[in-house]
Amino acid sequence: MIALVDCNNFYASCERVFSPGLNGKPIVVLSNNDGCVIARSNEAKALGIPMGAPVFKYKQLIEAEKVNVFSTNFTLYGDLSQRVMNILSEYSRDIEVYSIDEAFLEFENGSDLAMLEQAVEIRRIVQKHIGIPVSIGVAPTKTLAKIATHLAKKDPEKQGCCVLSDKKKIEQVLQTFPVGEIWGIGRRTTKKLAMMGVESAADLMALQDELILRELTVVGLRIKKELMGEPSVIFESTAKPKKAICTARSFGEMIRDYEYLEQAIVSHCVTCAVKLRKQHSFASSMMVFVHTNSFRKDLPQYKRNIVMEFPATQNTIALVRQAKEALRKIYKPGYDYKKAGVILMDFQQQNALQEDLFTVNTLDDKDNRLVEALDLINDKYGRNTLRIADQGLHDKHAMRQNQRSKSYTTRWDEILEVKIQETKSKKQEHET
DNA sequence: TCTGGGGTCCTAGGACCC
DNA sequence: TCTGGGGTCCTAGGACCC
Repeated sequence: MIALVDCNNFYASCERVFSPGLNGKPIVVLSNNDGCVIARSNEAKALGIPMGAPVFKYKQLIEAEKVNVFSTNFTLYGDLSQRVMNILSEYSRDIEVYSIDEAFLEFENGSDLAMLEQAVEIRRIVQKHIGIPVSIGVAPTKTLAKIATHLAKKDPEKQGCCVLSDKKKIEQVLQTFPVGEIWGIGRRTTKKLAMMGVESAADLMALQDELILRELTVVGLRIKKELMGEPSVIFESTAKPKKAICTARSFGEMIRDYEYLEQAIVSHCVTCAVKLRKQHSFASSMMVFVHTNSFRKDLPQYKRNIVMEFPATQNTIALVRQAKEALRKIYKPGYDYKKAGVILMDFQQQNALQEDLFTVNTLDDKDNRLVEALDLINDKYGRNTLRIADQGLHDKHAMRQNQRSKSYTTRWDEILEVKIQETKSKKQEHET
């Protein structure tokens, strides 16, 4: 059996861990640049704030209802996520961390009651030790576990846990389960299926295999099998190295200057290179892209990307050289740029590296040692402690993040700041 | 005025090989 | 007018996920 553990309203819940006064109050967490709503507490959902809503469109509602607003704090969420995953791995011999707030666990097959008790226990421990509420669904396949979790969350009687193992019970649930809520069926496919008269999961299962194959490809067929209790989406406990690594950001303010645009591109490239080395890969191509703000119909638009190819490397210096050349080729003066990014592609793993027959390695050992030292220093003292000069020092391309909470668990300087504040307010309390 | 970021998988069609 | 059969590899674009 497979259990899916899903953290409820994860980012909002993370913010609550360190501000318990916010329990029961509406919270939203914003995307980078404080642009869109990307997480909502139940109270915020109840107010009708949709997922992905541009925040300026809901400003009035947010103020009127005193919604607590946070900028993203991925350092905090990432750290809490790891703590949750650590606990989960104690309850299963195999765990697949599926996303920052979800994990699949291999579960001993037992009676429904035994499995439910196990789920309830996990939920209790995560709540107690980390302070994050989770929902847990247990079923024979991943897709069914997703549905079980869905039920666990929606049905208040279930108290956050739901076991879906009995064939009859599964059938009954699928009769009314909307096809668009199934894992892997998105907006487009839902629309397509609706035109074919398919509305529930059961409707989908009733379709002939050949028809599904033709209309929804093998992806659709896999979903049907999963719904029938036949595992078709494999369980992957070890994370595979990524096939592409991307770093891209919108700017807090639009950028016109080549210099600042270049600093942004170089910074993104440096970030990509760090991620690349973390997974022991070498990249042999890179896409660099820039574009203007497509929402501003009143301004002239420009959008371009370029792909560079080079002998496989993981060295920041070599990659930055490519990124700068790429930008030189696509930059056009006179536009207000809103977003820029770098994508590394075509990876080889360290142990299977192909040498290039015709290019002499232009990087000497010195450059490699330099990058090694760079990693060591930044690992120890925090990212960007030591940077490439081309990244610049001004962070002109920085994001807007006006309401970010402290990184309570990872940044010693911010932890200290919180402690000082606490002591101060206690002292004041004492004096009054 | 203000609109996120980072990934994966699949298919069709073109280009090429013998 | 007629013009084979059987493959592989690559890429762009679509759809999806969190």
